[in-house]
Amino acid sequence: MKRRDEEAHKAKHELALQIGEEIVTEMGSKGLSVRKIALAMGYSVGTLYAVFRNFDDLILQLNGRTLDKLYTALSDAEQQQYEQPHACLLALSHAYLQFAIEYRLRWSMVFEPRVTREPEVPSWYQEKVSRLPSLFEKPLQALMPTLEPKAYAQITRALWGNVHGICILALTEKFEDMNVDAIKKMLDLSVNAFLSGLNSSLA
Amino acid sequence: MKRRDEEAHKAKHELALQIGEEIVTEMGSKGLSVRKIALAMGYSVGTLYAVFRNFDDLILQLNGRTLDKLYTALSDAEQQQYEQPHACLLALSHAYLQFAIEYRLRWSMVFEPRVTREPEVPSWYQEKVSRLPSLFEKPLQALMPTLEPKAYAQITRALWGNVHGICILALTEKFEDMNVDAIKKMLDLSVNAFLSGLNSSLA
DNA sequence: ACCTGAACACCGTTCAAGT
DNA sequence: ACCTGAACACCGTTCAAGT
Repeated sequence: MKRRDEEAHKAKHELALQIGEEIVTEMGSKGLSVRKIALAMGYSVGTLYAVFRNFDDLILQLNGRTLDKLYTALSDAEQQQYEQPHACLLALSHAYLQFAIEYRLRWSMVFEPRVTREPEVPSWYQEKVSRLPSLFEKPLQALMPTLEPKAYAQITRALWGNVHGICILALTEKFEDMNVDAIKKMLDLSVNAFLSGLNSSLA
Repeated sequence: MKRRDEEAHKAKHELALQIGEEIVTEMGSKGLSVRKIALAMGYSVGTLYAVFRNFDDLILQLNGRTLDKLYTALSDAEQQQYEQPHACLLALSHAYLQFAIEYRLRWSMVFEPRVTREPEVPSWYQEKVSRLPSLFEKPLQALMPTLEPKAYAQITRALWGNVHGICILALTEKFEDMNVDAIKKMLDLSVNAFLSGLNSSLA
């Protein structure tokens, strides 16, 4: 029952995820397969089931890493503008779009609908998701200090939704004739209007 | 080369799409397969390749029908509120969310990332997509009549992005502890803030 | 303890062969 | 003209058998 070599197991786990990321980056979630990863690692199929419970688990772990990477990218953006709350929120939005473009297929996989056997998302995963909107919360509080505490969570998520929606429609080519510059302008328009609208209706 | 019975061909096409819709509704895009549809129709696999060019074509046609249905739902909502532009935009947003909830898996399939062999979306399909934001355009013009013509397209898409983003984050369970009512409130907050923010920054 | 690889039940796609 | 169904190259998942 017990594992003999914990190090080796971790190394396999890491390698599998790295190869998985490469496959998703090149061919999207549809191109991903347990067999391909096993082959690239030099193991047989069965071995991967000692590393992942099943395919859904593998996808969840890959998505977890993408969420970590996204969180880091957003954190970096936030810290560069932490003194000016409005600029900070714009910087967060830009970083979100930037990440979606740069890691398009990995980012998309995170937001594909889940139709798995387990109805519940594991808590370690939900935690990685919830960290994202919470990054918007601090600058929002600085910008509008007089709101009720529970209002921030709602506004923060609404703002995340705005940013996310524009990114996903842009990346799935639902807008006609759109280059990166036009998307950025739309994003700014949206975030600026949202923030100024909040001020005028809540202040 | 020519088809002998155009009627029969159309009937097969229609039946295949109907069965496809049922499968997607129950099991999502991952549960969809050419073989399942063929079996349910009482034909062999090969026959479906006389009806669809390939699997991507089948998905595109299913998505086309979902987009038509969504367009109809939004049109109905618009016509019930066509006299009050602001209420109309809210009604459109509600209808969008309502549709996303009611036809969750079909709606999701439309916005999954495309990784197909054809790099281009066919024009009949792009047309069905573009009709969606254009529904928001009329009430927006009524609400803010003094803008430059090309500004409406941008604002309309940004608004669509806002609504869409909240819907997709809610449906993929990216918000914690969210019921339909809380989502509706968030949607209203977002749309109201956006519209009032536009007024104050452009008027 | 760890890994293999055959086995099973599925896929999309093609195409010679039947009617 | 239309349809079949075997064939091919893939899937996820399991598990007896080897080391």
